[in-house]
Amino acid sequence: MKKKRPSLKDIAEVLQVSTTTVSFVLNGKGEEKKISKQLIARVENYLKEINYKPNLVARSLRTGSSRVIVFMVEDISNYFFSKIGRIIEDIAYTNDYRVLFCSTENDTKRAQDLIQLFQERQVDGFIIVPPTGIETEIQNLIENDIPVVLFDRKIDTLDVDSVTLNNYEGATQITEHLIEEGYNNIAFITIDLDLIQMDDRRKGYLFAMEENNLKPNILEIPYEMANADKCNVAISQFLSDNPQIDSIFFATNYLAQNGLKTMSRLDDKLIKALGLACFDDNIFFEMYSPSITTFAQPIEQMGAQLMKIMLGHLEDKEKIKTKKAHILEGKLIKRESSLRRETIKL
Amino acid sequence: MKKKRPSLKDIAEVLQVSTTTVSFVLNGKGEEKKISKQLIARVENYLKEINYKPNLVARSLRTGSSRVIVFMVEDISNYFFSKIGRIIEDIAYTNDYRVLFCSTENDTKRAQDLIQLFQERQVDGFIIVPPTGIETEIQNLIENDIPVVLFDRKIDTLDVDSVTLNNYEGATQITEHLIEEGYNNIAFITIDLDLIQMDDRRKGYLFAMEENNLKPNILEIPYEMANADKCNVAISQFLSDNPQIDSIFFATNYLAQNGLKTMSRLDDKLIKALGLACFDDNIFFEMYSPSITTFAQPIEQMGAQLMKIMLGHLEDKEKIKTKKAHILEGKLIKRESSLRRETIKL
DNA sequence: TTGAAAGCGCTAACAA
DNA sequence: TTGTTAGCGCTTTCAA
Repeated sequence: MKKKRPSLKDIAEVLQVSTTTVSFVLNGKGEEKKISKQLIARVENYLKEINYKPNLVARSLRTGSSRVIVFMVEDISNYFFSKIGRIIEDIAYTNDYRVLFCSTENDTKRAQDLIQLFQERQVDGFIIVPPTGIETEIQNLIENDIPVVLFDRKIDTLDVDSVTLNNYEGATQITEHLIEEGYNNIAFITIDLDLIQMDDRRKGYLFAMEENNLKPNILEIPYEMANADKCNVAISQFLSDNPQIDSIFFATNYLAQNGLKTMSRLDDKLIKALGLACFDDNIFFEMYSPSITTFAQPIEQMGAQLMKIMLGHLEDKEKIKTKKAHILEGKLIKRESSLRRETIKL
Repeated sequence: MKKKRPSLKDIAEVLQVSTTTVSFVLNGKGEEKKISKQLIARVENYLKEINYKPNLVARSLRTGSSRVIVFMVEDISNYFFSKIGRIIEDIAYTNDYRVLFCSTENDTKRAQDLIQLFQERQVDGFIIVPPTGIETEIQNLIENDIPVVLFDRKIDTLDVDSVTLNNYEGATQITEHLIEEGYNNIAFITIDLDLIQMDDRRKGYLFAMEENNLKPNILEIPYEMANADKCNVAISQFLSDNPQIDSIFFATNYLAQNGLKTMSRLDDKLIKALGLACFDDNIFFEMYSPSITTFAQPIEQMGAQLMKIMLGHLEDKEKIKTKKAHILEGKLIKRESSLRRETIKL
């Protein structure tokens, strides 16, 4: 039953030519190598006839390249990352590259293992959302001429390109928008990870508050709790400890989601009473009632930018060590949750 | 800068042994092949010392296996699929397999290309959410002894295992639940794809309606429109054409999301006035106000089941042609959206 | 204009 | 108990 797939050699035999000839034709180098038109046609026809598919593993072994790009993120089932993943996947496929997705869960050890693993498989490039402590591995990659592009977070000590959002500006815009709408006790709920983008968002918030002579109020939730029901405790505790708060700025999408859940359980009116906004848009925020104001990342643009850089590196290995920081601008999407409203007694 | 990674041969040279010895030790076959303990130790120490990583591409070429499993779904950025993907990924990694994710977009041609592509890369197994018309390619895979497990939808004409949900039962439960809550003009909004699971859901709905002497009312939305804003038109048209409707059962998660969006735009009160339920749970539905009743698929169980079957096949190629249909049971999650309520005039 | 042959790094049958 | 060696299927240099 198992029909062994024909190899180059088999074809050469049938056609009574050398494997070299077949290989050249296969790779479109027929003309260049001055193989006669008739021969090229004959080989091409036969290849098409038997629907020949070269063994890509063998090719990789020989060429040292696999035409595979790794997209390593925190959690591939996260809306933002999976959307970006889809865009990258599409661009890659049209350029005859494959994309391997994987999740680090912000676990340094796991990320290190994954990088090693993929290096063994000779992947051609890495697009990475770097967890902390991964510098050495990434350094090692570029030393070995394997292109790396950082995404979502940059690491200043490394000579690699990065594509990130202007987090500072976004956070400032959200905060200022809330202030304009009449809120002045704006809380900032974030996670305790030592990540540059989180820090930028915090700074943006602090800047806007300071500029307007308002007193900042920050709740830091441990990362391990961020996705779990446990963060509800922290949030509700915070709310009852700080009754003066009139609005909340959530530093991430999932914090906002958990926050909304918590608040709806605590008190129905809470969500409508507070001004709300968060980072990272999501189909849900548009549908929610009230719809939620967000700062949207330019997903298509980010995916396109990432692949543009990656494909550039892949074609021209000379320019790997460039360290260009591409900082994209997002967009404030004003929705109901942040509109000026009457104060409702809780 | 670029330090070529050492090969088996290099190591054999340094150690003054043969590559065979190194290879056997590397693959833990030292004892089995009766290599002396001292030699094994010496080789192992050196391997560890230089942190040797074998070239997996070469190994694949030689063994014909890549320790890669493909997970091919409709859209990897879909919540349900990406969650399952994460679970599969974890199980695979602990078994020393890698997972390649890709999206077919229900496009037969694209799916065919992808299967070919991965076959060229010698992947070891496929977990596939099959689009229509993919039978031949899958048949071809199993003829070539490459294990395939179907997921979400099964194809009766193929000799492959499948893991699916009891869609019929789920749809019946949802419909009966709505009826119990006092709704009797229940609309069923679905997509026009000729997919077995959609058909089962429809049948479950029809069965429950018939059993209760109620008149069914079905809106079929073209798949191309399902994800776009365009489906809003169809839905709002349907609603105004059928004012007698008191509740809606959405056949999928994304239909419900778009439906909610449409309704909230049409009329604020609509969502609270109608009884609502849908297939596939999602974090949003719990947070939404009102929270949405759903029929949840047992995600962990599905992922585990899929990998159990796949790993079984991978270990024992003899039993590939089994055609076992694993039909898992989901769970009705009753939430606010389907509770009995007063009729609100629209 | 085409072909022979080396070799990418690894595994495993066969020799010794 | 260990080593020699023939490939896996492909690309590419060098030779003809």
